[in-house]
Amino acid sequence: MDEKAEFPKSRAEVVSLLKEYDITPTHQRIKIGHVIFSQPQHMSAEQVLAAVNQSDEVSKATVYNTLGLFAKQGLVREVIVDPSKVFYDSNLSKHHHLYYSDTGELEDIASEHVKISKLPELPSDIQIEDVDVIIRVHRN
Amino acid sequence: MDEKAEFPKSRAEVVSLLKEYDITPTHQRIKIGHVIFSQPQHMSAEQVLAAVNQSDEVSKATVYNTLGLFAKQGLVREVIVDPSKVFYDSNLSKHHHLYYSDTGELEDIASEHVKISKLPELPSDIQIEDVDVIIRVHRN
DNA sequence: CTATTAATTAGACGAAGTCTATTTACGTAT
DNA sequence: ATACGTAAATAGACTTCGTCTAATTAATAG
Repeated sequence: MDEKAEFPKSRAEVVSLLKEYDITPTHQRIKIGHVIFSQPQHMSAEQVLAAVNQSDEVSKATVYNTLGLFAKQGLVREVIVDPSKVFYDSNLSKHHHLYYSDTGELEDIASEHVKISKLPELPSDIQIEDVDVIIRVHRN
Repeated sequence: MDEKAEFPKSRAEVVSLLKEYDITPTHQRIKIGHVIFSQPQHMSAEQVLAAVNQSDEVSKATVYNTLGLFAKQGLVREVIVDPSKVFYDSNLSKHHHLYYSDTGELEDIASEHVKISKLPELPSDIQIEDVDVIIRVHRN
């Protein structure tokens, strides 16, 4: 989680990234990985589907399954800020988000710019998955 | 926004709460207000629709319009934590959220239990609407 | 090669929310 | 009160995002 991953350009780099996260590298997964890991970015499943299908075809179900799997394995992060769709964030480093509610834009905020100095105590049978900080803004 | 509102039980109390927030108190809005302000709680639009329609009928469109209006006027807060639906939070005091990703439960965290000691500097033409802190957890 | 399991697929389906065109209620002036 | 103009509510079609199912294809182990 605190590992600084490279942004792989080549097919081989994507393959080894998948393997690192215990994901069997199939043709479709490599393709999807190649799209989202080409740079740190936020994409919705629909955007991934559209991007991937510019060349050959990957089914809708596979795109959704694959992004869900990537998220489960910690390879991407689901960002829930827009009520109408989930964003998948390929930036693996710890960070927070700035959301422009007027335009739907989503930006990263490096974690050193936000400091949470106090969190509530939780019962011991509860595991924290994530602490999301979302700064919702709009332009004047 | 920092006003500690009562949780109105009577129709008259709901009416004056609506007026305070510049909302024309119609029959349907009062009904919806009565449901969500009976106690501090999180409800989805569908839940509000179901609750309201146990007695007489309010249309789906009106429930969605009304909750949207309430949110716009600052009378309720939209909580976006579950990718499948928006929650409307009738707790008007400043607070954060604890979300159980396994069950979908949503709990309030009083703002004194979370301290954000640093926020990024933002361009002057940008207005902060809200800083949401969501602690995503699951049980063992 | 064969069996077993994992992954992919098309397309039907579902849920949440939006939109449109019409009707109803409401406020104000007469 | 009545008439007029605007705001609100309505039914139901529609859209979008996402899930599910049942069948096919690919991968892997023996």
